[in-house]
Amino acid sequence: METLSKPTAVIDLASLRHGCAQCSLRQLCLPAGIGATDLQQLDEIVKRRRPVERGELLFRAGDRLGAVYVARNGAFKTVSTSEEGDTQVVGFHIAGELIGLDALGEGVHRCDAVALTSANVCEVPFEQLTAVAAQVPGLQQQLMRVIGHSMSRDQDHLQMLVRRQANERIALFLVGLCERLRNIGESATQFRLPMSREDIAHFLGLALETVSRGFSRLQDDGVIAVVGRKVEILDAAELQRLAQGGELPCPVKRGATG
Amino acid sequence: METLSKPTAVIDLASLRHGCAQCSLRQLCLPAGIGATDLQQLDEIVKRRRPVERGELLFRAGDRLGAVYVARNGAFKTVSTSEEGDTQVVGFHIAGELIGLDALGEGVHRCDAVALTSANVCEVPFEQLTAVAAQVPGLQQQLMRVIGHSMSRDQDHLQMLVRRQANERIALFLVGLCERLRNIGESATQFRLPMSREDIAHFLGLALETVSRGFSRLQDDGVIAVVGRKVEILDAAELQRLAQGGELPCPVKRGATG
DNA sequence: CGTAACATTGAGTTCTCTCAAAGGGCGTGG
DNA sequence: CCACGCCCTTTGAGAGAACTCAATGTTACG
Repeated sequence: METLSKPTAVIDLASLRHGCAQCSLRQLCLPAGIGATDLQQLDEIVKRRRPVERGELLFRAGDRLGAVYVARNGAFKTVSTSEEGDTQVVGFHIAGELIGLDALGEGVHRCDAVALTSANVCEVPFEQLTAVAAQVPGLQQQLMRVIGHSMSRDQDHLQMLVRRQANERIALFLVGLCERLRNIGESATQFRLPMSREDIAHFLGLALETVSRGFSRLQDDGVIAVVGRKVEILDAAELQRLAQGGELPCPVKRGATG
Repeated sequence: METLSKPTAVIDLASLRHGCAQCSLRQLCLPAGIGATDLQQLDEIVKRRRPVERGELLFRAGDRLGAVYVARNGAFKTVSTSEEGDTQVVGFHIAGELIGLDALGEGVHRCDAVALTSANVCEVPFEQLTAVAAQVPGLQQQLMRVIGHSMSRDQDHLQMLVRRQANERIALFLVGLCERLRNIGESATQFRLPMSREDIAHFLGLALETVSRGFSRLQDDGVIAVVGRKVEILDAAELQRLAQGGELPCPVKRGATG
């Protein structure tokens, strides 16, 4: 096929022309519940398809809030480093999720946003976003909802960390990730983790060895299959049960007396 | 003085007539940075001086978001109870602090708001607040800022819980509380805790006994003086140091060889 | 195919939790 | 004003979970 480059160009052109209205993520993103005419106002301020390389930073702690970002694909982490130097992963962000609301308070970012994979983002200048939101009640409402969801996610994160044991946190982490993958239409039973064990550890407030042991334990119990970052969920119901504090009474000897 | 009741009545009347413009908390609250004319619009929707008794709930988890509240005095806690029944104190709220933003996501509260002492609150119907905010850019901005601060506080809370040992969390808790007391012009060196050891434990993700031991240890080390809920800060610098991970190398025998 | 980063596994230690009981503060009622 | 009782708080002892340090195994990428 000599014309291979032609269709590709057409697709690119199409996707460039396509705005929020055609985006597969629109139900999860700012446009949700906004009429066609209003949507155009939003469309005009969104800078689409900025490519980001693995390891690249969207912003760092201390930067002024210029824009918020929506991951179109790929994955990000937001990381906060305390004065004493220990790092806390504040959140992971996959397609359709907003990044940058941490600066809402003082107008200055409190954490770094790092690409875990190569990725593409939409960039939404924040000043313009609030300006448009003031004129479009639907957007105003959706913006509040998105902010609220972000707060809810933080709350869930907190609940996941406090007074839960390591295996419980890890199960919760996996359950949460699966649900989000399902939301964006990706496989929730077989996937590749975009983040390292260390990232997970810093997210869950555990030592990385503890995370590794947790994965191994889940594998030994037949709940998941793990090879490095490749994960397969074998028993979602059991995983769910473990996430809610359920425990295997004792380590069952697999293949022994039964 | 026979006329004792008269001045009291005058004061009450005055404080009833006084709106946000005269409120001692206005710099911490929604009116911050809003002009006099715009302020009146906000003033008109705020229901002032609703008294609340100790133990009373402003709202419970599951309630629709009707209004947000600002504590005028007294103290509140917000508590989230998981399906498994264990409770997490999401936050403590003293004068000038907003309560109720937890419902921003789905429009339904995620936690109970309980008065820890008798208190007074301003009630701000949320629909009307956003409506006014859409017309008053200053208020819009301030609302965002307040929401952002709320998120920042949650972040700080998370940082306080993760990978920090018990004594560090307790020191951080005290440092944070002192700062907030200072903000509202109350003594930050001598005060009465509005919450029980159990509340603190549920806030810090510790067992209540561990909290009690932590207070005792701080007292033994001469950093604070504690009698029940009465606390006096004796060595603020040392408290600050402990909050940042500093440790007394070994338990010094006080009064011994020196 | 080699290398460097990442992940797993093991052993010993420390911190916090749990269970249990005794010691005050505070409000109520006499 | 004092005494009583309840609840909150403090303190002790033992157990368990996760951390740290250390070494080995594996994956992914050039």
